[in-house]
Amino acid sequence: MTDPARGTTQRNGTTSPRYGNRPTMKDVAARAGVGLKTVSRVVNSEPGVTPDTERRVQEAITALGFRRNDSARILRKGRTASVGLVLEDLADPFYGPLSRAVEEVARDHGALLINGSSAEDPAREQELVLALCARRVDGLVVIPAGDDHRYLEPEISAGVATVFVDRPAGRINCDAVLSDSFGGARDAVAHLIAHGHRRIGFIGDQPRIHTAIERLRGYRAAMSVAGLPVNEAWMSLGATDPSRVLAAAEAMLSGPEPVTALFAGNNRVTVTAVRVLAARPGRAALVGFDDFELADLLSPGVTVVAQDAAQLGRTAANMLFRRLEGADEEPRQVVLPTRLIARGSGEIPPAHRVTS
Amino acid sequence: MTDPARGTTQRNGTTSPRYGNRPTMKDVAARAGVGLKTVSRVVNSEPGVTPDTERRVQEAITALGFRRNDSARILRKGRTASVGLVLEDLADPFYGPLSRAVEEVARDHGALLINGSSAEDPAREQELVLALCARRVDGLVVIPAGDDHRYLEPEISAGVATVFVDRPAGRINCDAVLSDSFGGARDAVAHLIAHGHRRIGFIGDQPRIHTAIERLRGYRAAMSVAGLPVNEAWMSLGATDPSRVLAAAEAMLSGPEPVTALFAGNNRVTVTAVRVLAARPGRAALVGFDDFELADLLSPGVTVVAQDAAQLGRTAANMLFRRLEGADEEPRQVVLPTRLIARGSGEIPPAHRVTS
DNA sequence: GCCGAATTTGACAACGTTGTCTAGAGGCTA
DNA sequence: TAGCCTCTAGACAACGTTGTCAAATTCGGC
Repeated sequence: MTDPARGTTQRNGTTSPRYGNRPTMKDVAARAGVGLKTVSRVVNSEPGVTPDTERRVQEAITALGFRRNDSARILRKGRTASVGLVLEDLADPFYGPLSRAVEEVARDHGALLINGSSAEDPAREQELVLALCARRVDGLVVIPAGDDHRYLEPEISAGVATVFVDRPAGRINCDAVLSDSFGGARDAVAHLIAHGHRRIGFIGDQPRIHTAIERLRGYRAAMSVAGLPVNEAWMSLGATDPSRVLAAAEAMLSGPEPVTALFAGNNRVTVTAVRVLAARPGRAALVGFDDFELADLLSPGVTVVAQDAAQLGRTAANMLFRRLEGADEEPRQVVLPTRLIARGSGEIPPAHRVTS
Repeated sequence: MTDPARGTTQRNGTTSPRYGNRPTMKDVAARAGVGLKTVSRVVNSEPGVTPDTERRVQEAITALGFRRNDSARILRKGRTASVGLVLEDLADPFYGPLSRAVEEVARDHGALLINGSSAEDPAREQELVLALCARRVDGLVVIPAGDDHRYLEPEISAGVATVFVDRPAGRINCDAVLSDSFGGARDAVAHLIAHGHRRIGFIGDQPRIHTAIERLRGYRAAMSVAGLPVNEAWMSLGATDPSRVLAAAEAMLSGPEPVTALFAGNNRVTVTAVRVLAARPGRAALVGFDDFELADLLSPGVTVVAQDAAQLGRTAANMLFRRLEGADEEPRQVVLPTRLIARGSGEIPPAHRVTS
């Protein structure tokens, strides 16, 4: 009924697998009437094989449908030619370009990318990272969810090159590539202040997350520089799911001292904020962290602090491969600048708000 | 200067790598004063080890910082517990959720995901797929760029489970999960016709791509059912970069027989079309294939034919693992329905256009 | 037609793990 | 105490590849 070649019968009676009975170099060698090592030489285009022998081997390879088993090769050579990427959520539009950029650099170095989403859960991050280490990836790019990475110490000192992105490593000294969250946030809030706002709300990510804290610092710094007081009710850090953000925004916009402008701490917050503001009479101003597609086509266009996700990924991957090629410097932190893109939503003056 | 443990000195004088001198089970066994197999048993929580022995082994593992080398394990067991995902571009918002869904299902089955972008290049697709096969991934999820997949035949009959997504395999019989492109396109165009449009333009992807052809077929079917003639100048298939789409849209909107509505063949085309229409006086109607974030907040809201990318990925991954668990059925094609979401841009009547 | 050098070729071990199989140690029954 | 059975433990081979090294072959120059 089924093809006998696909069965699991073994030559030697053991329960070893043979990967669904795929042909090996040994099989190719037998068929071509040459030695095992000669097949290896042909497969790897090593010199020292006569054209005639090479032809016979090639024929046997084609006839049997042989493909080299890279698992065995990896075991023997000790390099996996693969890098691991652990991020928060592949479905988030911020991480798509970042991921793609890492992949491109890896490809340039002949490496494949193994991918995993931590779902912002530190335990899952650790589980993923260690699974990748067990596979002996050559290097790791990590967008951390947790804030304690001491579990990585033995791996790093065993030679797994590691670069953190978007957020620094916790409690270990390690390469990192970050965006200038503090500066970007300060610019965003200064922009709102320049347009006349005095009561400004900040809705950010969970305080466990480094970028959330940095952006909060930037917010406070801008307010402080302008000599403006800050009300605790104007700051809200927490999960960025729509319901939480919606509640936070509503509270700020309708409290006893309602804010006249919002600063949104990341792209998901911004999107929800846009919805909240669109549903309300009398527009409040808005600046968001992270650019997003079509931000310019909304009315008003959404003013944002843009960071270059692809550049973040590219920089990190390049640092990784420099280490893999033997660079033995001290761990570095690279901070990439952000850019304020004014599109209108940040320029709405406070006078426009309705008094309830 | 550097830590001697990280050097490449070998015990036996060969050039073998030892993964940066990481400890192996042999080292653990020596330190714990037990046999190799006993360490293996402890690491894999196999029964038949006394608590005392187990403790000694665990201590040695901790002391040496041992972590099992999965490359060797994979070689021995013949299962890699990893699946490959080849898609067009990880940075495209359509593929993010799809990718994430595949990852989640893989995770439920204890497998990791190896990811690659083909950049819509058939040669690169093949290169990636074969690289994944060489690593002996257990299964493959492929969003094909090419239209001839005979190169996969030896791999599939060697036991690599394979499922195509979004577009069917070319010239081989293989599992596939698709969206109902034909039906969705027909509904979209019927929607425009129902709102009074008679001259409707279609801008789609390259004709090499299956979904582009299907959506064109749906467009033609809807026009035909309504008894409407179709002008060749109203159909444009090609690359979906903004410049090409912009040119095509401008041509259709300003020719001798200008269209009064556009049907955009995928999310990238839709975004560009929104820009073109926003920049023009006298709004033409628009329906797009694929939903996108904030489509409802544009004015007018963009009417779309939505497909569920995550569901596409989930379904494909489930089919894959069913095969891996031994299901030995004929290859199947699953077609998932699409859903028309009316938001306003499709309901603009043709009377609104300006006559030039 | 013979020597030495250069070239081609293959036997063998090793990479780090797991499956099989057998040797002991210990406990139980008669 | 002998005989049997159970349980723990380790020796060994194998997974499919590549590095080393030595054997076999070819070739040029005389």
